[in-house]
Amino acid sequence: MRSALGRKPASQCGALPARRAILDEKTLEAVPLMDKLVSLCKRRGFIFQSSEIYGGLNSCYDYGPLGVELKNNLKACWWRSMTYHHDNIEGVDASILMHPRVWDASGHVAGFTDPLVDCRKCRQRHRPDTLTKPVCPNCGGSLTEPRQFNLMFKTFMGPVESTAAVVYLRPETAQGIFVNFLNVANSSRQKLPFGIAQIGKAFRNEITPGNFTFRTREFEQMEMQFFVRPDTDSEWFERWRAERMEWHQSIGVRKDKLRWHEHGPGELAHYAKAAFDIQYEFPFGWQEIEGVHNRTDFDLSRHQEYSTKRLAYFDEERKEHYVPYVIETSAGCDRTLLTLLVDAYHEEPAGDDSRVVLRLSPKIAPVKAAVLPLVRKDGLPELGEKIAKDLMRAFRVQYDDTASVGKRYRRQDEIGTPYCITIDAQTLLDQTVTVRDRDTMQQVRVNTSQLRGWLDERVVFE
RNA sequence: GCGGGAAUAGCUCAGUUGGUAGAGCAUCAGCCUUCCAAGCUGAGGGUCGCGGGUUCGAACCCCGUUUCCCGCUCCA
Repeated sequence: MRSALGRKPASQCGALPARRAILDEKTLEAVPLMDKLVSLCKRRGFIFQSSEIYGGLNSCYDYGPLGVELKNNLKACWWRSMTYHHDNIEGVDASILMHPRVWDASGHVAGFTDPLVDCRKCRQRHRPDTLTKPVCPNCGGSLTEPRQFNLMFKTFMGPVESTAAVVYLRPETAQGIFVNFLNVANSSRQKLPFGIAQIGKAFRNEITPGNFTFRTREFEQMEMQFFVRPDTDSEWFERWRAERMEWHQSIGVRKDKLRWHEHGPGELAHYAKAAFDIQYEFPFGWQEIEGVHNRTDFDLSRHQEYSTKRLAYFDEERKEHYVPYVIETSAGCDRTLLTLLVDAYHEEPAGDDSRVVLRLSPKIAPVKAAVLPLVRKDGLPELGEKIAKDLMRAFRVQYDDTASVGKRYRRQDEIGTPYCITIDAQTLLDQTVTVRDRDTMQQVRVNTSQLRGWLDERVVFE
């Protein structure tokens, strides 16, 4: 993709500056952080624009070799924190295509579809149901016929389009959990309160996508819906708020870049009693990365009404039926990944030069360690390859014996590899290697027999 | 959708009045190198986003289109 540089930094106009000058700290700040990040993502294989060889497709992105590794680690970390660390949370993976009535019940067909009119004169767009006169409230010009804008992607189930049923790509993963509430409750032997977790794609025809992968039309959510007794909803709401904020910090996001945003009365969704967003301070402002919402019994009640199946839960202790309340924690997977990259990106002076380092949490980092023979002789490469091969069975590891060791350190810094293992002459004598820390650049000697355990303690999340 | 800007090698960018495309970095091969982007030699890599037009001739001028960025509008 052609990035971002609509505004060309003054330092890069005219004659090409010397390499030192490009890396001068002042000059580095002249290029916006997001531009540098987009460039790094493409250069190193984190994120590419979709269908780039055909000119690209608006708002769609592909994760490359390092991006998918990072994303898998992120998802695994979330999944474990939900379904392994809580014995009252179960997982599901629901289909993207669902019965069309689901979206009637959820309110998406009614609420996600807006008729809009355009002013022929000033081009402003309005909702006709909010207008008192059939003219443009801005300039008095005439308006076009109302057109339907549906934010749900529509497709056809069945090979012959004219006779096929219209179905939607789900605009949120939550409904796949609600429609399976009874199935999970009955099959898992869980009792209230309990939760259902899911990671999956959702699709929204956003009017204005943008800011790299922040707002896209196809995106992945990490959602957990926690079902509780109605009069305990506020208590669980606060518990989940606290836990979710802690989780973001636990994967390495700086505390002072995170904050809560409470939805005011005008912002609240039709289903929500209370809603708080976790926001991160991106270069383009504070933006939502996760929502913690009290959805009340809205969704289950609506599905009960539309499906005519009884979705009430029988509370054995109280000997009564009720429709549970739902506390939702809904995180954007792509947004959280972007948060990790933005938050991890650092430039700092190093020697006479400067280095770019991604300070990703070791447990999230795409590559856990790099094995680097100090020089290409005396059998060091052979020894290094053997060590790398052993570690590869447990971790994502790279082996590199090209160029100077300093250059190889910088390569690994830029992709966030937390540890670099160097094989040197001493390794031949006493079977120890040096392990260099990405952030401090300090080295310690570790016996090769203990290497796997040493890394295991540091890069594997529980 | 509207308005403004941009698009040339993997990345960052040069490219004079219109005359068949360059640099640095990156990558690869070789030499050198015993701890933080040293150096030397060489190589690969571009229908100048895409389509059309003007012209003897277009990276350059014109039109359309796609994508990205900024600002509106929108975001249950």
